[in-house]
Amino acid sequence: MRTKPQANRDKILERGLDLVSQVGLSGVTLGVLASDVGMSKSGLFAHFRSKEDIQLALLQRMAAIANQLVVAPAMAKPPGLSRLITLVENWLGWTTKAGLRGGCPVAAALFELDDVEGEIRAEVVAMESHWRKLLGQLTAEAVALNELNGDLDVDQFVWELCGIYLSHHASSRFLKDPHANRRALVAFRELLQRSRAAQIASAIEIDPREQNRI
Amino acid sequence: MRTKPQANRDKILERGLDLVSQVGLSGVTLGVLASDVGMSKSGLFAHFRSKEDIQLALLQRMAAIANQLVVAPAMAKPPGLSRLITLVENWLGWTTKAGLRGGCPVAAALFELDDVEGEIRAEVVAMESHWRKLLGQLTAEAVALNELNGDLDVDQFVWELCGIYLSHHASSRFLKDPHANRRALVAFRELLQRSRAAQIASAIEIDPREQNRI
DNA sequence: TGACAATTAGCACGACCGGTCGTACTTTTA
DNA sequence: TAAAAGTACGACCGGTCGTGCTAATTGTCA
Repeated sequence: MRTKPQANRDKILERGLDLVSQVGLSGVTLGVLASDVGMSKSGLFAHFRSKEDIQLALLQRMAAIANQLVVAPAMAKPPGLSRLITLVENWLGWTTKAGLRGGCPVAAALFELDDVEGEIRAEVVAMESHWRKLLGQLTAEAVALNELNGDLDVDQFVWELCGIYLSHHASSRFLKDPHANRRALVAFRELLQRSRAAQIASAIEIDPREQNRI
Repeated sequence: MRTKPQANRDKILERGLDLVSQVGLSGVTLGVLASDVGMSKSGLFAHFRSKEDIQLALLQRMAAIANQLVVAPAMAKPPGLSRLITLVENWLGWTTKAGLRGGCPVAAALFELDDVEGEIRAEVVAMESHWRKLLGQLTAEAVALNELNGDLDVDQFVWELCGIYLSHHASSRFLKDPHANRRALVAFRELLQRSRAAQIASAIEIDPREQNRI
C-alpha cells in the first residue's frame, strides 16, 4: 500500500487520541487501535517500541493540541485577568473543541492511575504539575497587576480552579448535565469575586444560551 | 479447602472492594480476584451470574460501607449545618478510613465510564445522583434553619461541593499533595462563608496537624 | 530499471480474558 | 434417609492481549 510513508504515524496518533479520550489510556489496545486505523496490529506496532511508547506519544500529542487550543489563545491576550479568564474558558470542555468524542485523558488518568506505578503515571504527574504551575503563574500575574487581591493564596486559588474543572468534567461528560457550563462559569466568577476582583469579575459573561448546552 | 460455606461470598466482595479501589472497576478481573482471594476462578464464579454481577455487587457493598462510615455519623447529628459539615468531613478521604488501599470507586468511575454505555454506568449514575440528592437535602435543611442564606442556589452549592471532593481526591491520591486535606477544608469553609453562614463557618476547625497529612 | 531502505502484513508465542464443563463434596430441605 | 441445592475444583473453550520474527510490498534514488 504505502500511500504515505512516515505520516502514517500521525494518523495512528490522531485516531488513538480520539480513542483514548473515550476509553482512557488503559482502554487503548493494539488490536482495537489497529483495526480502527485500518492496518494490522504488527504493522502499527512497527512504529513504536512498546505499548507504553504509544501511550506516551498519545500524551505528548494531547499536550500539543491543548497547547494550541487552550494556551495559545490565552497568551494572545495581554497578561493579567483577561488572559486567565480566556484560559479557563478555553480549558472547560476543550476536548470537544478539539474534535475528540471523549473527555480529557489527563482528567481520567488522575483517577485511573491513582495507585498504579509506572512511567505513564510519572508522565501524567509531570503534565499535571506543569499545568498547575501555568495556572499559578497566570494567577500571580493578575495579582501583580492588582487585578486580584494582593494577599490571595494563589495555590489555594489554583486548587479550587481545578475542582471546578473536574466537577465540570464529571457533570458534563458523565452526568450529561445541560447546566454544566453555566455552573462552572458561575463557580469561576464567584471564585474571582472572592479573590477581590469584584469590578472585573463581571467580565465573564454567561451566555443565556449556555442554559441548555453541555 | 472449603472452610466457610456461604460467608465466602463476603470475603470475595471484601477483597474485591479493596481491589476495585486500587485499580478501578474494569481492573477487577476474575483471575486476579480469584487468586487474590485464594480460590479458583470457577469456584469464585459459582457465587455470581456474570462479571457484571460481581461489579454491581461491589458497588452495592461500597454503598453500604459508605453509608455506615459517612452518612450514619452525620445523621447522628441534629439537622442543619452541623450535620452537613459532619457529612463532608467524613466524606473526604473516606476510603482510607474504610481500610481500603485505593481511592473512591465512584469517583474513578465518573471518569472511567465517561463514554461507556451499559448497566454498570447506569448504576453509577443512579448512585451519584442519589448522593447529590442527599447533599442537596442536607443543604436545604440548613437553609430552612436559617443557617445558610435563604436565596442560596442549592444545586450550585452541591455542584461546587462535588468539585471540592474531586479536587481533594486528585490532589491527595494522585498528586500525593500533603496539603490536600487543608485545601479541601479551606475551600469548604469559604463555600459556607459565601453562603452566608459567616458566624457558623468557623465551626470547621482546621487542625494544624492537617498541614502535613494526606 | 534495479538496488535499497522503509513500511507493512503474516504468523506465532505465551499469558490472560470471561465463561462453561464435568465432577466431587457439603449442607439444606423433604 | 433420600433428594436437592450450594460450593468448590481443575480442565478447557474461543478470543484478545502485548510482542517478537520473517517476508512481502512499496517508494526513492542512482
